[in-house]
Amino acid sequence: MLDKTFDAAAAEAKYRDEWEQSGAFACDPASDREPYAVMMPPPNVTGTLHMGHGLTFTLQDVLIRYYRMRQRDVLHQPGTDHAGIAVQAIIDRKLDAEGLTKQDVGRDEFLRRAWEWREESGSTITKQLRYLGASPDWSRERFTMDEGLSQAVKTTFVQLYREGLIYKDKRLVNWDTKLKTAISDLEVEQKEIDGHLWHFRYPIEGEDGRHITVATTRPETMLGDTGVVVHPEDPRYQALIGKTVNLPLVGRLIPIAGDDYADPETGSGAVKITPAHDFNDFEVGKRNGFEMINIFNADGTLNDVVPAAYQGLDRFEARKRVVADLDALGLLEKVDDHRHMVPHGDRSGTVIEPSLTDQWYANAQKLAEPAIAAVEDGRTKFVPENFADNYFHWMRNIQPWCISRQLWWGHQIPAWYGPDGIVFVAESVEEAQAEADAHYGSATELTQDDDVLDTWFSSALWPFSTLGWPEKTPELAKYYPGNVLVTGWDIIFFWVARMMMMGLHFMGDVPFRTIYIHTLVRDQYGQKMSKSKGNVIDPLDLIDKYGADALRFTMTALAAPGRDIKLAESRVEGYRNFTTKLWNAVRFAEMNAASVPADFDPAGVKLALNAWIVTRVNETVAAMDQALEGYRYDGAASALYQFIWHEFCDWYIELSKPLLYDTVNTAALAETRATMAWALDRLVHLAHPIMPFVTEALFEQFVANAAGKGGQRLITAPWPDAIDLPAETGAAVAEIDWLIGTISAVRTARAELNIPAGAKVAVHVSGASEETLSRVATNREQLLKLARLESIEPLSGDIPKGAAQVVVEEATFVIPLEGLLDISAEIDRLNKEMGKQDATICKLNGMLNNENFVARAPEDVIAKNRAQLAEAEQAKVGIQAALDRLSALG
RNA sequence: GGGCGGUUAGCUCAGCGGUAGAGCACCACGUUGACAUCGUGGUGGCCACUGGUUCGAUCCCAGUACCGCCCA
Repeated sequence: MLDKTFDAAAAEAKYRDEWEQSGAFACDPASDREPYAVMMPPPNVTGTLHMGHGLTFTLQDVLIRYYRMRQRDVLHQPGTDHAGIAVQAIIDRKLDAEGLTKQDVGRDEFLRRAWEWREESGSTITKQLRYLGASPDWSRERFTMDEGLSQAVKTTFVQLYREGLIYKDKRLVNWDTKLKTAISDLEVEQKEIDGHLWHFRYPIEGEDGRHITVATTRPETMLGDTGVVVHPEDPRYQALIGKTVNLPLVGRLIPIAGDDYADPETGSGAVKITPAHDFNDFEVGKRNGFEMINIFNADGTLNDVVPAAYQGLDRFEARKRVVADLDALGLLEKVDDHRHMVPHGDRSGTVIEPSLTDQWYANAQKLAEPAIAAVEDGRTKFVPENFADNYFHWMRNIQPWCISRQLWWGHQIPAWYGPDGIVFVAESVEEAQAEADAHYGSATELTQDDDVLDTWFSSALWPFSTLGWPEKTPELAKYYPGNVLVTGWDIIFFWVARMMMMGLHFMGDVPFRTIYIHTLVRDQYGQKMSKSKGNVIDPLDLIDKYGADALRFTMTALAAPGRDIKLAESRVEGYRNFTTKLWNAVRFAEMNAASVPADFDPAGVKLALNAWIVTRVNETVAAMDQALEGYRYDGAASALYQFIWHEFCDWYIELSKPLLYDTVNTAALAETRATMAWALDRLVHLAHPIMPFVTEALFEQFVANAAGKGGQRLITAPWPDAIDLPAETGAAVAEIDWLIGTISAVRTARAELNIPAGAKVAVHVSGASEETLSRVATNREQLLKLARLESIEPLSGDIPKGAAQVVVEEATFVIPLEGLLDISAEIDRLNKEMGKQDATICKLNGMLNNENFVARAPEDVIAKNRAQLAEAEQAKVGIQAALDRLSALG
């Protein structure tokens, strides 16, 4: 006997191990089944499960489990990325705690410690994914710094270098002074800051007392100024073009040039130019041939090209000093408050310093061309489609991708330098050495480039590097391209775009056919979850409290395309209740000995109720298939919820009770036990992709045996197919729809007339057709039980006075109340009914009397409206008759 | 400033040409032989606004207002 409620924690612990150990998660490259492949976006190895993971991995696992049940050869490829900056920061902190720096211990020891950390702590997130019920092929778990994936990085780097698509260049990069590395544009966050606009007077050389006023938000950069520009047509300054400024504090003579970049409307109209420390100034400087002077060290302190008084100062300290010193010289004209955007490192949070350094770049523009074309011609489709526009917009305006990082943890760049700085790029030091020796004509010592590659470089190879590339493996042949990538819009550029580029370049085909983009999980008020706001909901807490199935159902139900998900805990609670409901439905079946005989044919059931539920199962299968094939997770969840709760539990179980409790009519009893067990078997199959734990537990503890499938596991069981039903089923469905409508109508009348819930009333049927009388007879027990009736008989004689009258189609159900009837309440109730019918009739008449409507609307719409009108008019006649009888009474 | 999206019941959201839907919340009644993590019934909407297309618009088109997000 099933327990009274579902013990989620116990089932989760049991099945997540049993499934994995049974091999259910594993793909089978040798099978001839059609593959279904999904590459898991590798979580950061330092990560812990947050709600975004909860969403994305639930959605992936729903698809994975669905297609696994459809008997596809499923590969959900798991793994983690090495998170260069994050791991480096962790090891740095640990060293710091020991009073050491990485320079003290050296690169080898640093890497040893990083690997040690990864062995000890790197599996936190993958353990947590198991708690969520994710079912990837863990036996194929990969890490971006595995040997194989590292080889893939070397191979791609060398090939791209030889093709001229990777090159070294000196450009401005976003320099993180805290992490002391370059970062990509995407890792920079623009934040609006309340700052100031300082106006400085720069003396004109050789013209005593004349000066030009420039405005800046960053005074300290003036130490690196190498020019001033004004708009060429600005009458205030035209005469100054070609003259020279004597840069205060520094004493450098710098030119004044005319350039459109200066906006006469902004500030003073004259702009100081620091080409080595500002992206705009860099372009202006290049156009005007200004010098590029780097004034910062890697940590953001001033270097030794600035006057001695400022050397070694931190950039913010330097700002104060420069302002004070200029003020002291009488060169500070004014200071305005100024709100402006300041770039910050998304990892370090520190202000980014644009800096002129040597870095490696990938020619993203060239790589993007085939990636744009692949989405244009539909080889890869975005769902929802409009995300393709974001993708195009970004790809068409793509900048060179800075791929080098000044870190130790990561893939060290496979480039070696000779003593004269000549670079040899090769997959191994031996190969590079051979090239170098040939070049120099003698054995020459080489040093490898210190830098490593951006973590996203290796992640970009994930769809094929995880399958064994550059080897030509069977996995690669079978699972590339993948069917779908499921991910959030926030990494379309970081990752999706780059996988598209690399996949097309190295594999000659897109990495996946469909990109399903989901949104972000926010709190119930629509606020982004953040530690500082204190509104973070931990998915593991929710799993503890409500079970993984409830969390998964919530994520699935809320995953409507294109909308952010606002998560309220009450939703999770509601879906926990749903798992309990399902549990108890099976428990009811068990108590009533539901069981499918070997020769049971669901298409051959005799009782209308059983034919009805078979039909509804069929329809639910179709609804689920349609929803899941179209990535309408919300549709799949609501079809399931509606069916299980409001059809199977509310009606099928309730209507089945008289049949199950009647031990005389053994044929009906047997058929109902069989159909109930059959339907529950279908139903746990349908629910499994979304709610794997409760369904597997129910299957093992009751349903499998009841359905003659003992010993099988649901996770790998075949997904239900729709079955062909005979034509008579339509009549059975109409009968049960009528039965439900009649019971509901009586219940409504009872409630509105305040007939006590416990009171059983006698009912007489008046004006009923033969069909209705027959339906009443067939379903007598159901009507008595669910409408709480004492009896139901055809009316003999006149309708008694003081009776409530419930009109259903042509028939009136009369409830004699012998003076207990609140006549005015009954009149109100009937008038309300009448009002509804009148409104319908009025609206339908309006349409049907409109010549244009009748002439132009489709036939089926007209026919439907006519039928509805006839129905409403019939009901109105019944209601009017009932009202007449009551007013005769009054 | 450029681009994208949204505005439907108190809240969160489906619907996207043919009489307005769900879940939650709320109100009333109720322990009826699965379930109080429950049952029954009910209240609640000029589908943001203004025009247009159409026999018919929450749905399509144009504009307005407000709210998000991304990029400068």
